[in-house]
Amino acid sequence: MFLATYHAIEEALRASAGEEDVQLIDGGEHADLASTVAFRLAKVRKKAPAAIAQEIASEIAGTLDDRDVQVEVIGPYINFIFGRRYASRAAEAALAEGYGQLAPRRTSVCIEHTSANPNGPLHVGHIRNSIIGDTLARAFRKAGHPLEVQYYLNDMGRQIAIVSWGFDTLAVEPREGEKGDHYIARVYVAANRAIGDDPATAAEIDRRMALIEQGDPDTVRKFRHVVSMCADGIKATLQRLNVHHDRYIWESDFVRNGQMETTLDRIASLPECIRDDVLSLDLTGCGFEKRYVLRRSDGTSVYAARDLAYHIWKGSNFDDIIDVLGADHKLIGAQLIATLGLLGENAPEIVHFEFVSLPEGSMSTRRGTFVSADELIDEVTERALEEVTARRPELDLDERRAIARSVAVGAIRYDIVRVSPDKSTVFDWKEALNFERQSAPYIQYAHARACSILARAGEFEAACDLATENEIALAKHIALFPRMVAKVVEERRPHMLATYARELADLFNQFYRYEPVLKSEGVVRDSRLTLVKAAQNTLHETLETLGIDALRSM
RNA sequence: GGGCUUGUGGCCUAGUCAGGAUAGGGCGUUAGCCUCCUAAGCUAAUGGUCGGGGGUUCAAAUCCCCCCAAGCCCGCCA
Repeated sequence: MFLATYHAIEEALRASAGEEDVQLIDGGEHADLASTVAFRLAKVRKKAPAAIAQEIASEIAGTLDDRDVQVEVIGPYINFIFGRRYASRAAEAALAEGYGQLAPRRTSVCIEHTSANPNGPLHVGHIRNSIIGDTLARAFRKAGHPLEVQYYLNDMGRQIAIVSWGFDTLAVEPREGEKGDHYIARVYVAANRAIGDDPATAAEIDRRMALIEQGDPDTVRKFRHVVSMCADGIKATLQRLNVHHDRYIWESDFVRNGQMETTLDRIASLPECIRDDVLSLDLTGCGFEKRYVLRRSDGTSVYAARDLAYHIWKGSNFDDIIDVLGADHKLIGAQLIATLGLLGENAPEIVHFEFVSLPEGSMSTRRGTFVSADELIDEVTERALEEVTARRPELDLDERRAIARSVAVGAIRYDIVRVSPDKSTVFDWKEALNFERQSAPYIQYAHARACSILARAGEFEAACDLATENEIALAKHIALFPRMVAKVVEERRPHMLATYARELADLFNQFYRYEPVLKSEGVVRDSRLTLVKAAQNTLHETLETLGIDALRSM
C-alpha cells in the first residue's frame, strides 16, 4: 500500500520536475511525504523555490486523486497527505495472515551469529550478537529470502586445549544441577589460574593443539567431550531466548575434510604469500600493516586458516554471507574479506556490534567477570512473575509462569535490539528489569489489549471506513510495516524494527484511549474492529519478527 | 603511536550512511486520569550550546577539516 503510493508520487514528481532524484523526505507533522525538489530546481529555473513548488503541485495534483493523495504546498515544500480511503484500504490489507511477508526472492542468504567459544556460558555481551543475528534472520525470512542460520563452533582453539587440560588434571567437580556451560567456565577459569606463567604447562597446551590438528583420536575424544558439554548448555540458553540456528558447524571439520589444507595451498600460490618459518600473507596492498599469519612455525594452523576454509565453503553454497561479529573482530574481519578477495571468493558482509560492559568494567570469561545470560533470564523472569502475580492474581501459577517467561525474554530481547549496534553499552540491571514504555512488555500489552477487544466483540461485518485522526494515524503506520521489513534487510539494521514496534504500540494506545470500539455502533463499530484486528495482526507480526512472544493475555 | 566506532536535556536513546520545516521517544521529577474495551496504560509540566572549533550549502545533529573525551583493535589467541 505505502510502497505503491510512494512510487506513484515519485513518478508524478519526476515527470513534472524533470529530475531523477525528486528529494522525497518524511513529511513529519505536515504530511505523509514531502519533496524538497523545488530547492534543487531554483538555480536551474531561476525562480523562487516557493513558486516552483506551486507550479509542480498544481501540475500533478489531479494525477494522484485515485490514490487518495492530497497535494499541498507550504513555502518551498510540496506535501503529500494520504486520505481516509488510503488509510482504510491499508487497514484491510493488514488483516491477511503473515502480513508483511514479502514476495519470495532468489538470493540465498547465510547468516552466522553468536559463534561464541565453547569455554563457558553465553554472557550479556554474547547475547547482543545472538539477538541482533536472530532478529536479522527473522527479517530476512520475512523478506522472502531462502536462509540458513549457522553457529560456527570453535572446537579446536587454544581455549579448548586449556579446558581439556583443566578437565584432565584439576579436580573441578560439577555442582548439583549445574549446566555444562557453567561448569566448563569454572574449569576454564581454574585452568587459567593454575597455568599462570608456567612454561611446562604452556608446552602441554601446545602439545594438545598439535595433537588435535593431527586428529589424534584420544585428543579428539577429549576435546569433543568438553565442547559438547558446553555447547549443549549454550544451545539451551539460546532456546530460552527464542534464538534459532539451523546448523552448528564444527571448526575441526575443515581440518578433517582437507578443505583448510586446500585453502592454504591456494594461499601459498598467491603473490602476497610469504613463506619463511611461518605461512603468512602480506596485506599491505590492502591497507593492513601487520602480516596475516595462517600457519605457525610448529606447523599447526591458526583460527584464521580454518575460518577462510569455512567462508569459502559458505560462499560456494550461498549468494550472500552475513556474519554478526563483535567490534573486536573488525580488523580480522577486514583481513578475512581482503584475503577472500585475493582468492576471488565470495566475501562475507560483516555486521559488527560494539561492546557490552559492566559498570565495573569489561566482561571476561577467563577472569570469570561476567553476567551470564542464564542468570539474566532467571532474574528478569522472577521479576516478571512478581509483576504478573500482582496484576493477575486470579491466574494459576503455570499460566503466570508462562506469561512471565514470555515477558522476560521479550524484555531482554527488546532492551538489546532497540539500541543501534554501533553504540557500546553498559549493562544496567535497573534498565533490564524495567517493563514500562520502550520495552517489550509495553508492546506485548498493546497486543494483548487488542486481542481482548476482539475476543469480546464476537462476529462483526468486514467494513472499514476510517474517519478520526487516531484511526487514520494508526492505519497509516500499519501500512509502513512491509516497507520496514524491506529496510531492515537492506540496511542490516534490526534496531529500526524495535522503533517501529514502539511507535505502532504508541498509536494503538492512543486510539484505544480515545475511540471506543465495543461501545460504538454500526459501521463505526465494524470499522474500528477491523482496525483493531489489523493492528493486532501487525503487532503480532512485528513481535514475531523481533522474536518476542505476542501474548494474547497478560 | 596508528586504525575503527561513539559523543544528542540529570540518566538511556531515535534521527547521521542517501542534508530540508519547531531535534523525536523513554527513565527521573512534578501535577492529573480507573462506577467506561486490561492503569505493563493515558494527559500535562519540567528539562537541549546535538562534545568543542572552523568550513561547504539557500539549508548542517546529518557532509568536509582540526581538536577533545570514551570504547575497541593493532598476538605464531580466538
